[in-house]
Amino acid sequence: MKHIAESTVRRLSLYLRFLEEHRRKGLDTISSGDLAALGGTTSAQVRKDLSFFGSFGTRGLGYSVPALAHRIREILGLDRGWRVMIVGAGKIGAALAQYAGFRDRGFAVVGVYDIDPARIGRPLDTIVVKDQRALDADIKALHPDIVLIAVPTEAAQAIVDRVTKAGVRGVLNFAPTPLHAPAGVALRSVDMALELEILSYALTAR
Amino acid sequence: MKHIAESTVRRLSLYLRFLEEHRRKGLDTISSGDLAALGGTTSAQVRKDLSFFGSFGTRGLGYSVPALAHRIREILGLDRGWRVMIVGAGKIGAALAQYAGFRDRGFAVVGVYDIDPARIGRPLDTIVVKDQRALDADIKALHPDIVLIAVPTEAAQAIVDRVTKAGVRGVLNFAPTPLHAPAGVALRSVDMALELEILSYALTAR
DNA sequence: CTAATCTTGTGAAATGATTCACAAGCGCGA
DNA sequence: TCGCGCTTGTGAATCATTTCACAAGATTAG
Repeated sequence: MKHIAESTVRRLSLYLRFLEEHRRKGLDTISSGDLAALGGTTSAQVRKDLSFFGSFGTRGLGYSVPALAHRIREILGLDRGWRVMIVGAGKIGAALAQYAGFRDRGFAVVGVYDIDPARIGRPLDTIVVKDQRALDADIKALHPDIVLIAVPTEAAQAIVDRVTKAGVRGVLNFAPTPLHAPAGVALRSVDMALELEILSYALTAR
Repeated sequence: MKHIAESTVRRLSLYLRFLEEHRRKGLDTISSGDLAALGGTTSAQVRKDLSFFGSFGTRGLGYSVPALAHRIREILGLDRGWRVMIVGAGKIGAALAQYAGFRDRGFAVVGVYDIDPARIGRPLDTIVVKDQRALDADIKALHPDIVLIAVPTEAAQAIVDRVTKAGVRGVLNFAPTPLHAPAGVALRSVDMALELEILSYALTAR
């Protein structure tokens, strides 16, 4: 398949949420214009995004809400469960482990790890923090699809190296630094301080 | 000034971190190629990014680390302190309130608010959670520059409406839904579930 | 059945971002 | 002072994304 822009994937994710919300309201069809209004984009953008994957709409009518939702779930790979491990059980790691938004969307937390003895054994929601020394063996045993990195900046790259060596192919980094992963590994970063700095620019610029 | 792409601002933020790290190592100059290698981009990209704001380098030599860092801080508006309020003291709000990464980069948390009586009065790091009913008055009194939204999805838009009406011009949303703000307000979202879904796509696609 | 009305799907055009490629400036050593 | 080597700054070219514009398919009302 042709390469799809990240911006398109991001929007598909949003469309899916709008479709679920729409369905909850009992509505059965939706037009590209409706989706565009919800997502702050244009109807042409919505149709173009969808057109990369086929044509699911009915001219004159719009899209079937359940059918389109199902198809987007398929495209994004959300029609299967994903297994997630969290490394680092500090403030952010603990918050992530207990964040219902992940579970709700099909991401199951199968392990939380830390090196600090004070944190090991602590229960977080339904899961207990384990010793980070068990990480490699647990990756082999539980084969998580994605690892969330919530350790201090200095330790982050080492964790990426370690988990990718153990076979993990997806990494989501919360440490405020760019990390590097071998080819074939999908790595993304959520950098909250960076987002604040972009806001700072927006409030300053002119 | 001409409009600057968000991708450029994001990279400037990264360059600044690399410069600070470089300075800690005692190095006094750095070339666009060095910065590019650290940030996973190209030297031409670095020079183009900087060129939007003037020319700070010395041909044949590179950039003065302290001078460039100072200039980028100026560009991003980090040469002044920013006052931040957090609305929502659940798992995520509490983690944000205690996140040292903000403080370190010049963002001071001046208030944390919640509606749940069980949370009000709870100390988080150096600050105590206050009753959300005090929010409007406190905005008037403490004039925060930026509000972080860490409330449940359903409540998020109402908070945006409320704080922008009270005069706040910067909002960083952590609820997993797009929010809308009046013109003149800078609003960004950090959507962790969305990032996981983009990873899901990357691990699925083809 | 026909006409009027919607809305999709998609090439083509426009806009935006990145990469290329190179002239020109500067430091350093001889 | 001169020449060499290095690195910047920047138009031009390329590549990517968004927007435009419209033919064509589908529904509904009469």
